[in-house]
Amino acid sequence: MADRAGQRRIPEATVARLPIYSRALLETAEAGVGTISSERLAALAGVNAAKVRKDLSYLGSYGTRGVGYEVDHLVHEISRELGLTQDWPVVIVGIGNLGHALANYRGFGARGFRVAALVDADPTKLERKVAGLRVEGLDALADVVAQRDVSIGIIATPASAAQEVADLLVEAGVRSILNFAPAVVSVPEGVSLRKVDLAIELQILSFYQSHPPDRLVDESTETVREAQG
Amino acid sequence: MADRAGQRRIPEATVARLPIYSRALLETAEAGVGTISSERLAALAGVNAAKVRKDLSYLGSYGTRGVGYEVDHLVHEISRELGLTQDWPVVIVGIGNLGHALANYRGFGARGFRVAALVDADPTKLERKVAGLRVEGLDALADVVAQRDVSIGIIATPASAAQEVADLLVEAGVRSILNFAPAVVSVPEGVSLRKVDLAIELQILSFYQSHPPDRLVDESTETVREAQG
DNA sequence: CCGGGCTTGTGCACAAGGTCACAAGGTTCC
DNA sequence: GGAACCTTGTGACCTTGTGCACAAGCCCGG
Ligand SMILES: NC(=O)c1ccc[n+]([C@@H]2O[C@H](COP(=O)([O-])OP(=O)(O)OC[C@H]3O[C@@H](n4cnc5c(N)ncnc54)[C@H](O)[C@@H]3O)[C@@H](O)[C@H]2O)c1
Ligand SMILES: NC(=O)c1ccc[n+]([C@@H]2O[C@H](COP(=O)([O-])OP(=O)(O)OC[C@H]3O[C@@H](n4cnc5c(N)ncnc54)[C@H](O)[C@@H]3O)[C@@H](O)[C@H]2O)c1
Repeated sequence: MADRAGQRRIPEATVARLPIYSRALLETAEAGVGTISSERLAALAGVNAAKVRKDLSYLGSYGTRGVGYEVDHLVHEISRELGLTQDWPVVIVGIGNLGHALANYRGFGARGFRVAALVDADPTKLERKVAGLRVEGLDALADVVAQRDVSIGIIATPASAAQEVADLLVEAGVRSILNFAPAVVSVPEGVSLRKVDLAIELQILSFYQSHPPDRLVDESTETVREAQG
Repeated sequence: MADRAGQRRIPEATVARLPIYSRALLETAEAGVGTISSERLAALAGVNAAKVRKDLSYLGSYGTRGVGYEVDHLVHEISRELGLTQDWPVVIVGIGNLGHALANYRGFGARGFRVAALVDADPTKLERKVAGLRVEGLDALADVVAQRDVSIGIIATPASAAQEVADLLVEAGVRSILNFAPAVVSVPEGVSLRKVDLAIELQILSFYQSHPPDRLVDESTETVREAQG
């Protein structure tokens, strides 16, 4: 259906796994390994080998039958597909507990996500320098985003301010938002929004701890090791 | 198939949404509203109304046709289903940047998740008190888990230590783990594992920013507002 | 040059999840 | 008492995702 673009459309589930493959491949490359099979990569990524092959097939045919995938090449192709060949300046809004930790997080720059600005509404924080950056006022958000070409906004404010901050980010031109506040935020079409919600994760864990999987129905011995998906 | 338990099996996707409903309902209750329709709840949760009804139907029939759902009752039923009627003591392993932020996070206790212990491998950190708790050594993990009845473990160590820490947690008796380290961790059957991975989220955002949805194929006017799912 | 042995790429069948539409069932108002 | 109105609960259908199994394809040894 309408694949007139010639390019296959990459499924969401695949997109979510590409970064995992990428990380595993980078580690493999560092170990000096030149080639990797789907089975090995699947083990490293904690998924099924067929899934790996199908996922990678969306990028084109970069594997060699009987041999596997060339690690360096694959890393490059995945990076290109994920858009990691360019820099993505990030603004963090809300420099409290969490904002501080994020600002100081070293792993940020590793994949081209550079913290370009820190913004907070509290005037008493404007003096501070955090992780080498000056904290700026909320009113400076629009200018900062425009001037430093910020493309991703991270919301680390209290939940009550999340929607307002999201609106400001969108208005300023940010097209991707990552929300850490425990609030439902909505954005206009064309803007991507993802959330990280600690409370939800814990409550899901609580559910499964309260509802042990029914092992009485089928005493199968299949080793269903839960792995990160 | 094998619903001999009499209880319907709650789909994973539904479980992941229950905490969102719960939060929305608590806010609604605070506002003094006694009854809520699936449509209103759907709007608050950022989902489809039919989905809300189907999700809630798994808990039993707690709605009244023509009226809606009684807010207090629903809050109670969801809490019960999620297992939030009891306390879940949590241990945080790795008291660095992120571990500090988590330890100081006030929103923790709100739903019965109490930080019961802080553990780190670095001997120089053992002296410190963080958020009113003394940081304890990795060798104390097993005792701490047993004595304080810890049921959930949070991994906030570097990626290289994640699997090792997970193994220790499992060995100590923890059956639910939340992993913040960017590493694939695997656990035995019967242990729940969830992950929160900042780098992956950013890379997914990067992908969608690099691949604008193909608006040329179908210039439909449907308002597909991306909301948090 | 050919055959054996691997590993990829993918068709297919199935499972899970989402959306629509509507009958069932309750309430309210006259 | 009854009819109009509203909202739930759910069956049917569609989309997306998963896993199996196997043919196609490539390398290497002889
Ligand atoms: N601390 C954690 O470990 C943690 C974990 C998970 C989720 N969260 C969530 O992350 C968010 C931040 O948590 P925190 O512990 O850092 O809170 P915090 O109170 O320490 O920090 C919030 C910061 O946001 C600023 N702020 C408030 N309103 C603002 C606005 N309108 N615009 C810009 N800045 C504004 C405040 O001045 C403050 O500096 C919260 O929503 C919290 O629920 C925190
Ligand atoms: N800082 C952030 O904002 C942030 C954001 C997302 C993800 N993360 C991830 O969270 C993890 C922690 O990040 P951080 O910034 O706090 O790092 P950090 O280096 O500040 O802290 C790591 C802590 O773990 C301790 N540690 C090391 N090995 C250990 C072991 N085997 N057992 C117990 N403790 C051990 C260290 O002593 C240190 O205190 C990392 O994996 C990081 O990638 C951090």
